[in-house]
Amino acid sequence: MKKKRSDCPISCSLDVFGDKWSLLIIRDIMLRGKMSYSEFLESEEKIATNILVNRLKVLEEENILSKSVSPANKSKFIYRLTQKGVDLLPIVIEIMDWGARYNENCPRRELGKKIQKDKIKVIAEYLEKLRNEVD
Amino acid sequence: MKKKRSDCPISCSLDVFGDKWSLLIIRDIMLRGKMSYSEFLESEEKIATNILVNRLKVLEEENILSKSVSPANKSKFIYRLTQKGVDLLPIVIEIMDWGARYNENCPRRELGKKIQKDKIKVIAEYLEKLRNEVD
DNA sequence: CTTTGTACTTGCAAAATGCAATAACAAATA
DNA sequence: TATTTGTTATTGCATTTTGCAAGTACAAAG
Repeated sequence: MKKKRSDCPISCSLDVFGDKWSLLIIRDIMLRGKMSYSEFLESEEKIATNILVNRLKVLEEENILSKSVSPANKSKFIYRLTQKGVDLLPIVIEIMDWGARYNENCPRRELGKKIQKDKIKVIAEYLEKLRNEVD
Repeated sequence: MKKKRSDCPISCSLDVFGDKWSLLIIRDIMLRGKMSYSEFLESEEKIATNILVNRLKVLEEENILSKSVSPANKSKFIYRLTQKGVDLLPIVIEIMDWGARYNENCPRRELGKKIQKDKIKVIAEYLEKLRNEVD
């Protein structure tokens, strides 16, 4: 872990995932059920391979993701959220809510509206889904 | 505004404030009542002047901050949150909550515990405080 | 024993950041 | 008027991070 800029909890958090890519990987695992390197590469934002490797490494070091060998394919790794990673869900949901509110052309506007109507329920639903997958 | 990587609301949001500094400026205004360039410079994370100028400019362009001349000092500018900026409060609170939960030595642990006990109330309190200041 | 899929590495150019010095300009002071 | 102070912003340059293209390593499948 690189040195912290301060002990402020917001600053500490941004030291870990304050970049343009980390939370997109989290999103892929959390909301889209992705689990592997190649699935992350497919996402529409087109992350570069060196950045992806680096972010997966940092997120694993920070104990936000766990990495294990796929039972189905021994040359494949599976990335899962730890509890610390699952706890990022409210942040991701709030960011999605804000983004949906202030962006036209958002393909997930329905989910955005659902969130605005009952955020706590949406979070609870995803948490339930994730509960069985946590490492 | 730079080009968006995708129409995903999370990606769009990160295009705007997905860096290590923007949300710290928002924090200073939102939670610490700071309003001016020199106050932002004083924060413990020690943002560089060129980064600060650039982030204030971007946040103003994105209509998250408004910039006006100080009535008390005509050579001073005052930065305030717009409604779009105030709407970032839940994100900031969730990030603070997560950061406080997973970091020792956090000087605002009391606030962290208060958030965990009654997040909605904390958000409502800050919203009330900010309501009168919005531009 | 060649092909495919998966994860990762390398090299290089471009962009962002960190740091130090300095400028522009209004207000306050001498 | 001249000088100093406070505030905001700019510039130059070194360092770091990112984007992009190509290539490597290695296990599984055919």
